[in-house]
Amino acid sequence: MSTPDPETVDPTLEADVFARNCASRPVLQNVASRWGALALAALRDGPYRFSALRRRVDGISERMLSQTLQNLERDGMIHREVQQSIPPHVEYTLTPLGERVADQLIGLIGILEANIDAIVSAQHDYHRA
Amino acid sequence: MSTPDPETVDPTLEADVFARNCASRPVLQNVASRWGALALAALRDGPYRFSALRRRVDGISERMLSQTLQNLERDGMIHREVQQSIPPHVEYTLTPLGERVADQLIGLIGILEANIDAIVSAQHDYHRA
DNA sequence: CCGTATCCTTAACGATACTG
DNA sequence: CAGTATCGTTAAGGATACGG
Repeated sequence: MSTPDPETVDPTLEADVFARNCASRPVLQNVASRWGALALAALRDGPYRFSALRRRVDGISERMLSQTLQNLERDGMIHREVQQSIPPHVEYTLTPLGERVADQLIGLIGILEANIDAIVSAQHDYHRA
Repeated sequence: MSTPDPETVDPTLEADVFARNCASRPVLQNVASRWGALALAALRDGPYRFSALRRRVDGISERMLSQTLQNLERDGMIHREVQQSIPPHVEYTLTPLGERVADQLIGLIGILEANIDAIVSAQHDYHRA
């Protein structure tokens, strides 16, 4: 999920997510993934520490949060700032690019939440038919 | 991915994607998944037949396209219309809700494509550090 | 043409235990 | 506090072959 194999992407290609080898595809996977989308959306309302973010994104394991944050940092979506102290203090913030991406995700989430009743109805109808 | 286990979601909950058992979570997974996002975005420029959509979403297998379309139809994002004929003719269209969702995804994809060079640079820097 | 069924491989995930 | 390491399980995905 995280590391786009250099052998499988072509940096010389024009950016087109519909193309099999476009570098934007794995990035889309990271930001729109199960945990990536929620982490970015959560970070939209302020810096978060690791534990606080874990509480906010209900259900995520330590392992997945760590991995997700690394992927997003790697893609330039978030910034990780370490305060050297005991106990350690680490803050995660969105980059300007991350903010724009998060805004789209929040828009998407908002549409789904606003229409969840209709969606659940559709799911029911589908199963009956 | 497709069928949110009824035992694990709580329809009485206020819609909050950050909550573990919210019904909106599996829906977000479907629309933002690897193939779901691309299928929705592709369908934004017109109805597609199965084979044409498969060519557009480069690299998707028949199996995954079929599965993805079923999930999206089930969630009320797309409409499937069958023309009874030989050979069979099936058209997939976005529902009004699907259009709104697709627009957000297209916005997201646009941001990523426009910034792909910066992202790839960030990936390089991350690996060096 | 539009899928489904089967098989198999890989990747994602969760739980737990442990470290600086 | 903020993670990493390891292990086992589940889910996603691809290839192929076949059917309506």
